[in-house]
Amino acid sequence: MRQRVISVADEGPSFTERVYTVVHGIPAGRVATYGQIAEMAGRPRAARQVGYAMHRCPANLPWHRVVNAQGRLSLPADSSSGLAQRRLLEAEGVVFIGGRIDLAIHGLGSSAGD
DNA sequence: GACTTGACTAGAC
DNA sequence: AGTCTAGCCAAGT
Repeated sequence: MRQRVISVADEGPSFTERVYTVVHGIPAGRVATYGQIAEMAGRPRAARQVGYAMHRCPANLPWHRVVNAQGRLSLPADSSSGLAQRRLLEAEGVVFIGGRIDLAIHGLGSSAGD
């Protein structure tokens, strides 16, 4: 019977949990898109779920390094979190051009910025 | 187990 | 460049 004995070890960390690990692995001064993170977490199409995971905003998680594919913050610019995110990114050396981030510079894999 | 929701993305208009 | 639609996936109810 392939009834798969349910065990905690078999369950493993949920996708969201893995997202936290990936996001936490983003070096300062760089940003990653939801799709990028989703892909690193093992679900290339679960970009939405990444945002959902960020919504939880767990402590010690550099959620501010997560931006959308356009290099812009997905949070409302007038929200406290939105302002905080931009402030944190600028504090890490991220440059905002026209209100958006150049993923070609700060995106993962980019040597620039180091 | 089906329905709803959401910090997404890419394509079309 | 801005807006709308469709596809996507996981978590919560």
